[in-house]
Amino acid sequence: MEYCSLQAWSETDRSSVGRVKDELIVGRDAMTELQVLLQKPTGGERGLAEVELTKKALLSIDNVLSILSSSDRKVCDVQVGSPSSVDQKIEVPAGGKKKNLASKDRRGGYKRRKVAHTRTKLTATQVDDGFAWRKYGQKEILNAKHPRNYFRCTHKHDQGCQAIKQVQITEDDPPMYRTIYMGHHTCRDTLRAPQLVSESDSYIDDSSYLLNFQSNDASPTTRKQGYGAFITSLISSASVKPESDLTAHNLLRSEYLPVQSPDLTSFESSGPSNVLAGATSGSEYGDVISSVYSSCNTASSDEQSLNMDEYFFDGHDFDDFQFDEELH
DNA sequence: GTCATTTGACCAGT
DNA sequence: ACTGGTCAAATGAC
Repeated sequence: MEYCSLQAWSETDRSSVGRVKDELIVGRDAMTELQVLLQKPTGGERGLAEVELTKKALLSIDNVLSILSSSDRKVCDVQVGSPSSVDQKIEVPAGGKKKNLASKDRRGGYKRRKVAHTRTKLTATQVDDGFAWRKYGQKEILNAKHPRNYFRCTHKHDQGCQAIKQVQITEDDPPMYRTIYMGHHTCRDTLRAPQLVSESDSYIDDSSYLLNFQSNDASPTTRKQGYGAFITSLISSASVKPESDLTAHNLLRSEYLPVQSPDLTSFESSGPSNVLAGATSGSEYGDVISSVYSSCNTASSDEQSLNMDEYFFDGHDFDDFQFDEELH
């Protein structure tokens, strides 16, 4: 049974934090440039520069997520040793069959994963999200009518994909399915186009970077609206169905960006509330990156959490988002 | 035979 | 001590 020294993990973590910092510096600089650019009059080569800077910032975010995902994977791959209590255990179940747990059964010999990147959604039906899932457990939950079902990515073993999800019926009439996604798909399925969910699906609860664009017309100008409206503008510039729920991460990936620059001019002049929203959107995103960077920079211990969900939106009173509680 | 699901057990975290 | 997340043998479906 393999054990891993704490010292080794600390070194790994430090290395990851350093790379995360580097990437965030790049992203922050790009967004700072973008912010300056947005304050200039439109025209000329501004449009192309906007796209390039946006791509640059997004690439850095992608890289950060990638680093963090691989860090998660390393930790999760370490299944710490089996306890001595099961070493010689032999059980005789009711059926009479003898169950030898002495050498094969290593149930429970695992390290519970630190949850990062949780996204929750409520749907009327069990949605096919396009990924291959394999059920690995079911649990009766206290004070809940229905059991919770546990799924992992089918490619956990062949590709080391660490994505998991939990599905539970939370209401009976009408039945509502609460699905909590944890971790990112690192399997090849990740490369497929994101599934556009049916319009009949109601996203009541979003978290992390899962966005609901349907309520983007809120009247007061808020930070939330600035960010959401900015993204909506990008969507309308790209050929992506605007009502669809997409992750901001996916949305902002370069493949969804338009070949032509998003028309921020028309976006900014589309209404009083959007003027401010458009004007602040660039710096908004830059602030987020700066926030992550400064958090990394002030990390005082190796246990510093790098939960990007928290960093991205924690403290932002977004009406469109409902964030997950930290899972225990 | 292969792969997915079911289910009881184990144990980490609180 | 209790809850809930994960494991893996048993079982089922194809």
